[in-house]
Formats: sequence, C-alpha cells, structure tokens
Amino acid sequence: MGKCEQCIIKQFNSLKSLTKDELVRISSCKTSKTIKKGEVIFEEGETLNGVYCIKDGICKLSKLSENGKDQIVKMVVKGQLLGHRSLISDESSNLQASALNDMEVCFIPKSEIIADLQKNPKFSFDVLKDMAHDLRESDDIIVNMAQKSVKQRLAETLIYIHDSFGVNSDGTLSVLLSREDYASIVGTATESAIRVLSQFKKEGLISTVGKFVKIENLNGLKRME
Amino acid sequence: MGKCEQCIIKQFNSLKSLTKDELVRISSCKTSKTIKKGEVIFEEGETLNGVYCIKDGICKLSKLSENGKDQIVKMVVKGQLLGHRSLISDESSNLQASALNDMEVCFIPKSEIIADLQKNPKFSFDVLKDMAHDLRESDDIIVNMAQKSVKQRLAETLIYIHDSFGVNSDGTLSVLLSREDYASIVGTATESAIRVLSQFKKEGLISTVGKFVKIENLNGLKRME
DNA sequence: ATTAAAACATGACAAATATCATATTTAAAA
DNA sequence: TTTTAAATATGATATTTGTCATGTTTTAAT
Repeated sequence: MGKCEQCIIKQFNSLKSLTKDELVRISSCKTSKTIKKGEVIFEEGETLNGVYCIKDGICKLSKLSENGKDQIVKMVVKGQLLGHRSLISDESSNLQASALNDMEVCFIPKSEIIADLQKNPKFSFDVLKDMAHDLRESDDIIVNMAQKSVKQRLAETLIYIHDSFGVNSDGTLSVLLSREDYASIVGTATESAIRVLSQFKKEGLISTVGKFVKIENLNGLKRME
Repeated sequence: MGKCEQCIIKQFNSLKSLTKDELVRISSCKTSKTIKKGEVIFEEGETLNGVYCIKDGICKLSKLSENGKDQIVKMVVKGQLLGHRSLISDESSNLQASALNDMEVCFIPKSEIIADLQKNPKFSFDVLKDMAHDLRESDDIIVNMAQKSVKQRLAETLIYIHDSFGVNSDGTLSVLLSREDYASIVGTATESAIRVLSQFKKEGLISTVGKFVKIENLNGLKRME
C-alpha cells in the first residue's frame, strides 16, 4: 500500500501541513478503498469515524429535501478531503456522499485526524482556511439560488464544472452528469433542466458528444449571468 | 473600558477558549464602538483588519446579486463574532454587514486574532467547530432555496428568527425587520413577501403589533414545511 | 401642523417554472 | 438478439412568482 509521506495527492489538501512523523503515523493506520460509480460512501445521518482523502474520482454531496427531492450541495474531487466537517462538529453527517465515477480513496480514522487538529496549529489553520473558502462558496450559491433564473444557474453550473474540474481531450466536460444530476444541482425539475440544456444546444452554446457535454460558447453562457 | 477577561459575552463564542493572558493582551488593544441602526459595519469587498465581538444588537450579512438585489445570507447576533472568516481566508470580505438595530461591539485587531489562532490549538479548534456548524446551516439554506416555495421559506424564516433570536415580553419577535428585509432573506420580490405575510395574517398564523410580528400558530407555520 | 418620503398593500398581468402525459432514444438485462 | 427498464425529450397546462401600476398608511423632515 502507498505511503502518505510520498503521496502527491496530499499537496492539494490540508494534509500537506502535517509533519513527516504525523504522516508516517497516519500512513500506518489508513486503509485504501475502491468505490464504484453510483456507490454511496456515507449516508445522511450516518456517524463517520474518519475522513476520506480522495486519490481519484469525484463524488457528490447531497441532501434529501422534505419534498423528497435530492439537492446536490457540493462536488468533491480528487485531491480533496471528505467528511472532515462532520468529524469536527462531532455530529452525524448532514449530507450523503455518493460516487459520480469510480473512485480511489484513503480512509483515515477519526482519532488520528482529531489528534493532529488539536496538536498541529499549522494543520488546523489550514483546515480553517479551507472551510472559510467553502463558506464563501456557499454564500455565492445561496445568492444564486435566491436571485437567479434556472437558465442562469444552469449556465453557471456548466461554467463551474468546466473551470473547476476541467475537460477531456475532445473538449467535453470531464464530469459526466445525468440530466437529473444537473437538475439536482440547479434545484429544478428534471424536465426543466432537460429543456434548458436542449435550448442551449439549439442556440449553439453547448454540444453533446455521446452523453458528454461540450461548451461551445463560453462567453455566451457567461453573458447569461 | 471593560476588560475581556471579565466580559461575560465571550462565553457565547470561541474567545472563551483563550487563556487569561491572551485575553488580557487582547483587552489592551481592543476598541469599543457603538453602531447605529442601519449603519454599515463593513462593505462587500472591504479589507477587514480585525474581528468584531458583538456585545449587543444584531446585524445582517448580505451580498449584492448581479441583478442589483440584496440577498441576506446570515444574521449575526449578540455574543457572536463577525469578520473572522475573511480574516482567516485572508481575502477581502465577500459580504456587507449592516446593523439591524443599535449595536455595541468590540473591535479586535487582526494581528492579535491571527496570532492566537496559530498558537492556541484549543481556540482554533473552537473556531473550526463554529465554522463547521455554519457550513451545515448553509447547506440547509441552499436546500431550502432550491426546493421550497416562497411561502415555505418565509414560514421557516419566521420560525428561525423565533427560535434563534427570541421574543419580546409581548411575544413579538425580538428582531424587527422590514418587508424588504424579509424578501431579501427569502430571496423573493418585496411585493411577494408582503403578500405572503398578509396571507399568514389572514389565516391567523401570525399577527402584528405595530411593526412587530407575532407568531400565533407555530405548528401551523411548521406544517407548511 | 404640513409636507415629503418611505414603507406597506393590493390588483392586473406577464413570465418562469412545475407537473402530468406521452413519445423516443439509449442502456441494461434476460 | 430480444425484452425491459431507464434516461431523454417535448407538448399541454396549471401554478407560482415577478413586474408594473396605483393607492394607502406610516414615518420623517421642514
């Protein structure tokens, strides 16, 4: 099994602030897992006993609304940590995590992470910075949800995925989502998401290659904002 | 001027995790301020050089959407800290803070807070917990904005204010908001907020005493969710 | 007290979005 | 392959919400 000290993935998250000794200790008690597309990593309400460091793949964090619809709140990708929030607040998870494609993750037990958070101020300050950034992102999402139209939100979602998660060699968005997923991100009915995407296609703003979406006119989408 | 060591307000926020020495040091460089209702504490985009500890009063955190409408993202009340997020992420504020009633605050310079965050793990872990909780709250707001009707959101807002900020001796909500404020929280047009509140009144769910709102049927409002 | 300006209220209508029905296409399973 | 199920697509219609207009009430200023 790989060693945390040598793992390059940690460069992208707060684990980079741990000392070599701390990494060796964590490495000795972590476990690697493979998660298949569609599989649930943890359920809403589940008590987590560790965090996941994502070595490869992407997952969605969603919450079931009272009307029975799923709302995707965030997407977490290769290089990022998963589950640390619930660990810190010492509560059961308020979100469900499920894989959007095949994933490889390392699981680090709760006790190790918490110990380091309480002993290594550099590490905890790093996590703090990360969460401050997440809160900023949440503010933006709230404003968009509250003030913008479905069309605008969907356009921004496409741009966000493009900018944050990148594209394949043919220019299509590397993250493959169903229309239902798009609807769950934007907060609309699946039919509405389908209609808007069809419209974007007609207007030449996007095209599709198989199930993949390709942005053809980024500025056109941006101008919609 | 009051001394932080003896101030009871800090019991309600992360400052309680500071040592006596740290509190004495902070006390010596803090400044007290009075802020009048409606006054802006800091603007969107402003670089903060410290945090505010709210001794009395309540303020709103809002963000201007591209369509020119203000969205209230959060309300911060007596006992809580203000501005620490931007300080931590070392970016200019993404939100505007303005007083909803007369306030008394203590201003603590950035350098002091950052130093303590980096030296006192108990303090930083406490702030971390606080932010994890805020993120949870943000998730809920996102889901509500995305999935619920204006009527449901307004009902929940009233319940939230009731539960979080309490009531006056006559049972009216202690926080006094204009219809425009309610609209900015819910993310709707002012006219819509007015209409829904009128409807709630007709249905006996709420009543008004002057400009204050009183919840008459909490379960009725809750059942709307 | 009078005037001006906000805040609140309500009607009429338009626009956005949800819902229901029903095809069609695509993917999965037998 | 054939069958079945799931995902995508689109029309028709109902509901929700926004916008504009206008009136009333409340608050602030002269």
